Amino acid sequence: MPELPEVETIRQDLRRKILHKKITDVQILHTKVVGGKPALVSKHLIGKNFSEIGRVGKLLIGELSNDHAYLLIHLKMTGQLVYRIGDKIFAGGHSLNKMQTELPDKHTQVIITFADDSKLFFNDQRRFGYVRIVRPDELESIKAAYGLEPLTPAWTFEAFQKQVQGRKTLLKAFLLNQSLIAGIGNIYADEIAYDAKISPTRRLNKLTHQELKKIFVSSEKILTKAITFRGTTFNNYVDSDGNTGNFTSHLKVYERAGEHCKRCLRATIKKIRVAGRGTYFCPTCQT
DNA sequence: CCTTGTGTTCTCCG
DNA sequence: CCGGAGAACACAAG
Repeated sequence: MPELPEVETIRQDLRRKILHKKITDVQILHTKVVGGKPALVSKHLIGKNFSEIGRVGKLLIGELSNDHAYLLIHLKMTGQLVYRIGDKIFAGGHSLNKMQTELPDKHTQVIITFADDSKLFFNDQRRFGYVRIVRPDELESIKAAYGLEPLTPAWTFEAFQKQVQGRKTLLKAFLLNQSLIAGIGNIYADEIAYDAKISPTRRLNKLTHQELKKIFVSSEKILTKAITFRGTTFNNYVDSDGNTGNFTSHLKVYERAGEHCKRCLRATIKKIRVAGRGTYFCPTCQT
């Protein structure tokens, strides 16, 4: 499940790898992921290059050179973006890294080829993700629907408080709500609540000022640390090199039901359903 | 049946 | 009767 740290890892890596490289070919193997508009995507990409790669929440935004259009990529649950410079690096009898597979494979949806013959593969096992072209005005309305972006200059406790103000929803639902806070998904919502020592079922209007501050600080801390470790691989997230994330072993509660709490060392981590999602927490530490 | 991210729909309340 | 909030539901595919 690529969330903010995973998408940000991909964004930073891709900036270094494909920025300003001329796109020479686009292959769309399954039209569903491009909303049934393969010709539109190809038309806007071929002959252009990415002049910048941005992100809002979990959404990647490719800015196209000499074109008033953007390429949006959403990975949803099982999407991957893997960049390959070709088979040359594997020449001389070296075998492929075990985490890597030959590409394209049966999950490859789109292949973008650059002038140096390198390729960007958009793979998606479940095909929930998408690739689409939008105009600047469409991009603006899409961006406007997202809430406060963590780790940006706008990310201040005052701005955070404003998002909470007047709300009575559950902490978990708040953290997952992209129109309030951008980029947090099921894994990091649980890790943040655990770090802040607050139950995911608490209502926002019942939180003290101190507790709210803890949630703000923990959000920044967990997301920053997860980016440093290049994200979490639970199901099938890989970075643009095809490597898994290193934050997985640092998870304290997610997918750890039945294990002893790493902090209080007494209780076991429980799994419940909150806001329709599987939710992990320590019933002793988190109140 | 389950999984999560997101978009839609419904209900409630003031 | 309305607007907004929140929750419930729907959908994707394996």
